Amino acid sequence: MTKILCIAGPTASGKSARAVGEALTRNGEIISVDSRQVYRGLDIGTEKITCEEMHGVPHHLIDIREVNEIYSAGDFVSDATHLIEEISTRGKLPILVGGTHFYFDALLKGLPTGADANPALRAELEKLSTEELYARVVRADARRASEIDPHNRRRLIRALEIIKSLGSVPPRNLVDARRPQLLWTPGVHTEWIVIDPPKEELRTRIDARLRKALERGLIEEVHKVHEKVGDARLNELGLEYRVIGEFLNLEAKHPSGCFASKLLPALSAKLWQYARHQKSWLRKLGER
RNA sequence: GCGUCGGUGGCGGAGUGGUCAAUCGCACGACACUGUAAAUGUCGCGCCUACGGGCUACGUUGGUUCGAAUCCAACCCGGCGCA
Repeated sequence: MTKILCIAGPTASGKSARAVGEALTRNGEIISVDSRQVYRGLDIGTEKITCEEMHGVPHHLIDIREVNEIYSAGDFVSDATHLIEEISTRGKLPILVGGTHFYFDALLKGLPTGADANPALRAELEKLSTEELYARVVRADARRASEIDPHNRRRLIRALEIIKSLGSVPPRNLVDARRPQLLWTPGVHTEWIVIDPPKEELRTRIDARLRKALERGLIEEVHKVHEKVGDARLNELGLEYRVIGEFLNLEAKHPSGCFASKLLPALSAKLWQYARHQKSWLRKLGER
């Protein structure tokens, strides 16, 4: 019987330290569930755990891609699935920790297989108007169209991508008949640790952490990433990378402008939004 | 003190006689999301509401007008220039 431990919680809730603690007492290895820590060079902004903080516990799925490469939920599901199996057969406990709750969902519920990302198709669809994209989804798969927000281009494009390979988007509960949802398989036992601090406490922690990150050279890190990948990709990385990227661009244009005083509040606000988003996922986790 | 520009919602900032509770952005709140998920999208955001509407708002006071955030006057406050 395979056992896994899942640790979920919003940003700055102390997941990483808790995970190391659990790993040390329960003979575990850690699988990071974080869509940004997979990239090399995003260290301070993603609050990546340091070597010392790992206390010798092996950490997987950190620093496995370059920033200009794409890592997706699909990649995560297959990587994590293999790792769980491999760690288990070595007699150790796989511990999944992270804030990318969608990755937990993908692992729990499965994703449609046989519909890999198709960059060429995406680029082509990107040229179409949103109305046209929606019309195409309606034509090809009315059921799926009824679930998607007609304004959400990203979801529409992905739906068309799946339709192109599979003919239609599989209904959610039978997303992948060939690969039963891993965590609902009778042979797999999942234990959850949810860390969900109250609002005031979390806000305080987020701000304290941000100040430290700035002291540790966060702006310099963003600057380096920006030089490497440019504006579009930097925006896509989100949060600190996006906010500081905009700040650096403004500074370059108006060197005299005093944007520095506005930086911390802007960062704090964005991280708080992110944390709220994560908290709402945790609410739903309880309902399952 | 004189001159000048300006004072609009939590903030930034439109509007410059009617259809303005006031474009838009941010913040805030709620929500959706089946391979970019730290992304992407939707809704709400003066007060009250039996959801049809109703009420009080654009520094203050007064005036012009059928009608003013928008025009006029005085005053208060802020920036700048001259003294």
